[in-house]
Amino acid sequence: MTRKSGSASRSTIRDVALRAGVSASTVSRVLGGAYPVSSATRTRVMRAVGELDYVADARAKAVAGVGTPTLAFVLEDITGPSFAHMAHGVEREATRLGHLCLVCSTEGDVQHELDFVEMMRAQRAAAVILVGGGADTPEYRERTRRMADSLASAGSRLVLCGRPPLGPGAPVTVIEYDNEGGAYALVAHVLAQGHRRILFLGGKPDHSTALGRERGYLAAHRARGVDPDPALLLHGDFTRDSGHQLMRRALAEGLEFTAVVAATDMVAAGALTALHEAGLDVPGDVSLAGYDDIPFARDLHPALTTVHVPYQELGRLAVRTALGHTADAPAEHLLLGTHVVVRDSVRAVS
Amino acid sequence: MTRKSGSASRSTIRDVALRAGVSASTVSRVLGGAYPVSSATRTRVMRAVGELDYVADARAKAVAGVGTPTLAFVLEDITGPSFAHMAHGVEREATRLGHLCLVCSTEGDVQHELDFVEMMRAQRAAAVILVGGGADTPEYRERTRRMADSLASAGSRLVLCGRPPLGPGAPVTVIEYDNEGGAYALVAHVLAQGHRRILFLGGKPDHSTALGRERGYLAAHRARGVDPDPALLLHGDFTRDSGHQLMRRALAEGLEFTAVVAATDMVAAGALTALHEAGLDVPGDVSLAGYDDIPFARDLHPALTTVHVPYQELGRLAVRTALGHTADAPAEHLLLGTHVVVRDSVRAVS
DNA sequence: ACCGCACCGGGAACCGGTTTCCATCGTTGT
DNA sequence: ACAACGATGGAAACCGGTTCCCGGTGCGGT
Repeated sequence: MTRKSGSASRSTIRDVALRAGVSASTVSRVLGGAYPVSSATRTRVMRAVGELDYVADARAKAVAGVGTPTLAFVLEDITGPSFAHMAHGVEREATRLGHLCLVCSTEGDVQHELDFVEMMRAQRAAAVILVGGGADTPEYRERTRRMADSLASAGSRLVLCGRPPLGPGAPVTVIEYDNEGGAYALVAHVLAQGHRRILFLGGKPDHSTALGRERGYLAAHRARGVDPDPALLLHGDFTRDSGHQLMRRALAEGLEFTAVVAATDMVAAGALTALHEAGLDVPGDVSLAGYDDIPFARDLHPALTTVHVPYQELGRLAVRTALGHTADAPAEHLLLGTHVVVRDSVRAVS
Repeated sequence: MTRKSGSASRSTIRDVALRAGVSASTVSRVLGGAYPVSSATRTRVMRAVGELDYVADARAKAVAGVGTPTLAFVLEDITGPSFAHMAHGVEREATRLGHLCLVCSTEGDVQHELDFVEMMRAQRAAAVILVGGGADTPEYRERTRRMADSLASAGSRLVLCGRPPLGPGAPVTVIEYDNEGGAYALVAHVLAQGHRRILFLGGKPDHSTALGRERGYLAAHRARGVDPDPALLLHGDFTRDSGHQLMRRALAEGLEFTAVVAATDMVAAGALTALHEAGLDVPGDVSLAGYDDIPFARDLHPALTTVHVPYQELGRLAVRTALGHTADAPAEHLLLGTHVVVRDSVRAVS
C-alpha cells in the first residue's frame, strides 16, 4: 500500500521527474501523449505519478497555452425554473464541448454583473453568456456594448440570451425567444374562446421580456379588433408572490374580467391560488393562462394553458453559437420560436 | 475617443510597461497596490492600462500564487428545485467569500463525476461540493474516499451535501439534512389525523435520501404501534413523472389507502394530478403530503402539506464550513433539522 | 568500418504574471 | 560638504507547466 497522502503539499512536475529519475520535459511528454518515449521510461514516470498522486496544475497549463477552456454563465437567480433549464442546457453543451462552466448570480445587481464580467475577462473565458431580460435603456446599451467590446478585445465573446439586443455592429451574439409572438398566439387563443376582458399580469414596466409579452397581448387584441382596457394591464415582477398579490388586489378592487393571462407560469401559479382563495373556480368562473411551460404547469389544477419556450435548447444553442462550433447557426442574432400548449385552464366564455 | 478594440489579441503586462515607459515590475506594483510608486509613474501606467484596456491574466496570477480561489459544485441536475436552491446558497456564499464558482451536472453518471472531480483537483479548487443522495454501497464509499484523499493531498476539501457519509477518518466534511426525522414527523402528523393505510411513494430503493425518508415513515408507524403494509411502499424516482405513474398504477391496482406521502414535492405534484385525473378529491377522498417545501407547494390545489428543508442555508453552510471561514461550525459532520409545514392537503379521516 | 538516420531525452526559453534583491537618486543631518 | 537614508524602479528569479532545439545513443545500409 502506497502512502499517497503523505503531506498536504501538492507535488510538482519536478518532484515527479526527480522520483522517476528523468527530466521535467520527459514527464511532460509522457503525460502529454504525442511524443516518442521509450516504454521503460514511460513506466517509471507513470509509477512516480501514481505514487505521488500527481495531477498537472491546470492553471499553469492554461498559461502555457494548453488549458481547458472556460465559459461563464451569468443570471439573476438560478432558482427560477426557466433560468434553471437554460443553465442546464448551457452546462450540458459546455461540458460536451470540453469546457468548464463558471456560474454567477447577480441578484439583479448591475455592479455585481459588471464586476463578474471583468473577472471573466481576466479568466480569459471563451464566452460569457448573459441571460434574462432587463430594462432596455440607453444606459443599458452603452454599458453592455462596452462589455462586449472589452470582452472581444480580450478574445472572448459576449452572448445575450433573452436580453435586449444592442445596436448593429456590436461584437455580440444575441439569442432570443419570441416573446411577442408567443404572447400574441396565446392571447389570440384566449380571445378566440370569446373572452373580451382579459387581465394581464405583467412584469416590471421596463423589463424587456415583460414588455415583449405585453406587446403581444396588445397586438392580439388589435388584430381581433378589440380595444383592450388599459386598466387591465397590471405590473409586478416575475415571482409567484407578485402574481398572488396582483390577483388579490385586482379581485379586491372589483376589476371586471373573464380571463387572466400571466406573464409567467410562476405568476400564474400565484394568481391561481389567489383565485382559489377567493372561492373562484378556474376555468369555470375565470380562465387563466401562463407563459414558459415550466414542468409544474401540468400539475396545477386545472392544468395550465401556457406557451412553451425551449429554454434548454436555448442554452445549448447559446454555447454552440458562441463557441462557433456550429455551421447551422452562423447568424449573430437568432430568434427561437415558441408554441402555445393548450391544457385545461382556459374555457370558452359561456 | 480611444481605439480600444484595435486588435483581437489581449495585451500583456509587458505591452503596458512598454507603452508607459516603465518596467513590468512597476506595472505590477501599480496594479497590485501596496508598494510605493510615485504619482507621476502611477498616472502614466494607469493611462496605458486604460488605453490598452488591460486586465491581468487571472490564470497567470494564480500560478504566481495570488489568484482568485475557486470552488466547485457538483450535482445531478440543476433543474430540480431543491438542487437549484442549494446551488443558489452555494453560489451566494462563494461569491460573498470572494470565490469563483464552477458547476457541473453529472446526469447521474458516476464516471462523469469522477472525471470532474479529477479536473477540479487539477484546477486546485479550494473545495469540491458533491450534492444529492446516492446509493450507499461499499463501492461508493471506496470511490468517494479515494476522491477525498486525493483532493486532500492536493490541498482542497471534499464536502458531501446530503450524501451518505464515509467512515470515520476520511478527510471530508459532511452536511446532511435530517431525512428520517423529517419523514418521521410528517408521517406522525398524518397518522395523528387518523390515517392507518398510508401509501408511500418513494425513490430508488437504494438511494440514501429516499431510504432515510422511508425509514422515517416506518419508524413513525412503529412508534404509533401500527404495522405498515409492505404493499404500500412503492419505489420510483424523484421526478414528477414518477409520482404520476406510480399513483396511476396504485389506483389501477385497487390499492387501499386513505393518505399518500410522497418522498418529494415533485413526486407529490405528479401524484396529485393522477389523483385528480381519477376524479378523486384531495383531501376529501385522500390526503396527500410531500417533502422539500419547494415554492410551488403552496400553489398546488390543495396547498401541499410538506416538510421544509433549508436548502439554501445548507448550501451556504457547505461553503462556509468547507472554507473554514466559520467558528460556529467546526464539526466535520452537521445534521440540519427540518420541520413540517402543515397546509391543506391532509385532513382527518372521517 | 563509416556514415546517416531514427529514436529518445535533457537543457533552456517561454507563457504572463509577482516578488526579492539591488542600484540609483535626491534629501537631509551634522 | 559628505555620509547616511528613504523613496523609486529595474533586473532577475520564481510559480508550474510546455515545447523548441539540440546532442547522444543504437541501429541499419553500403
